[in-house]
Amino acid sequence: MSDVQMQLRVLKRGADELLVESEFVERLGAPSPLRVKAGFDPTAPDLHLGHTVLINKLRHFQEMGHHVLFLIGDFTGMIGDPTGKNSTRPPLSREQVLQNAQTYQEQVFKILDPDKTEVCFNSTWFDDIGSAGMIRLAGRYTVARMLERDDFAKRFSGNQPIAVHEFLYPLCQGYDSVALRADIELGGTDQKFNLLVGRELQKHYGQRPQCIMTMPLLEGLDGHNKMSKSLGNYVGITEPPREVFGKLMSVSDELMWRYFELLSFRSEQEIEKLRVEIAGGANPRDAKILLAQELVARFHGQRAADDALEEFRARFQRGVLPEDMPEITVPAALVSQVMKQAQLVSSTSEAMRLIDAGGVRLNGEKVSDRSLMLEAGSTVVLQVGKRKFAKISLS
RNA sequence: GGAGGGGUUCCCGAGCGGCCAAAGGGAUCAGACUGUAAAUCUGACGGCUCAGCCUUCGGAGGUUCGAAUCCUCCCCCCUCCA
Repeated sequence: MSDVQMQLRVLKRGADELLVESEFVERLGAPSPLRVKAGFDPTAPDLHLGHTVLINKLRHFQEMGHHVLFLIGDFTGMIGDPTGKNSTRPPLSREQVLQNAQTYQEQVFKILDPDKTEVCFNSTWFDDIGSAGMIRLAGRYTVARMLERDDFAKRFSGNQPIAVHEFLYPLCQGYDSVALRADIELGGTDQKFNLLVGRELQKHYGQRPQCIMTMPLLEGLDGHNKMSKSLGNYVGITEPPREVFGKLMSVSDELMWRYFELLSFRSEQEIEKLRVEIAGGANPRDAKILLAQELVARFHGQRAADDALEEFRARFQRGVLPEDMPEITVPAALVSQVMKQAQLVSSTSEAMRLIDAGGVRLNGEKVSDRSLMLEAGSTVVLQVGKRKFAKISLS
């Protein structure tokens, strides 16, 4: 296999779409490294595994020797990507943007090679463009073409409002490609339209149009909706190792393969081998452990990964209580109130319901009496459900 | 500018004077079964000093023994016409 073919194969793994492949192959064959662009919001730099699908892909590019342009959309962030929600974002201050950018880098460089990454801000060119410049930019594209965008089309035909400024977002994002002279831009599948606008604008500005690669949106832990913080079905990359491990172990077998494909750095051959083993009767749980370990190690190091596995085995396979449960001291009171004090539940009503449902254990014994009083002076271990524990000293 | 429709508990959505802490579904949580998987089944799902009490149905007033349900004003969203 030629070098270009090999690169292509690795780079295309997991990708939803690559346009235009022939152009891309041509560029791969050129001696200079590709300028690989990816844009990010300047808000909430709290990354979860869903975001890392794209970042992993950027890493693949780096491994092939290409140059990554990590673009922070501090200017476009003021517009807000049209998502159908009509809330206009409050503009971020300069300090906030820089702060967020900093946090981004800390997280992203667990995956990317800082030496092959160039961090850019699109305010660099947009701050000086002026109203006239913006209008000129707007003149490069037509309303009809804008309306090709899926969600614009839907809203337009469904008589839903589209604010004029929403048209500016794709234009600005496209212009970023011009400013950066991107060879290829990566984005989620929902970004396809915006990425294509970049191609058009580059042509207008006499550049060779960028190729585009879209990455699928990662399903969240529920296996249906896309992973997002607001849906609560995410795994944050800064979460504690055991938490990450536990969440990944609770994923369905089907979803596990999806995660292998999009999140693991194991080769396609290795993954295929696992599939064959499981088809032959091996326990899918063990493959899941490999995945969970790999990801914990990526964000927290190998030691944390080993520790998380050991903890998992002890707790769920041998029924041992966790070692590092939160320890707190609260005044002696009814169990339900102690549970609330210890933040094991959000209300005493909930505590009582859980007691009735048999989901509460005191020193390993099921609690069945709502009005059980915990006496001062003792130390007890309270467990709520399978995962929540606390060691409590009564004062 | 004119006409009309609508805002209900996390989400969708019923209710249209008392039987409403408010149907049904989804999500979630707990229990059973398991591989902390899925599927399935069971239960819970506003708060509290918990067999009782308190606060909720866009906001503020009002009518009534009693209001999510009726009236007035206000705020917000949507549709159609211009």
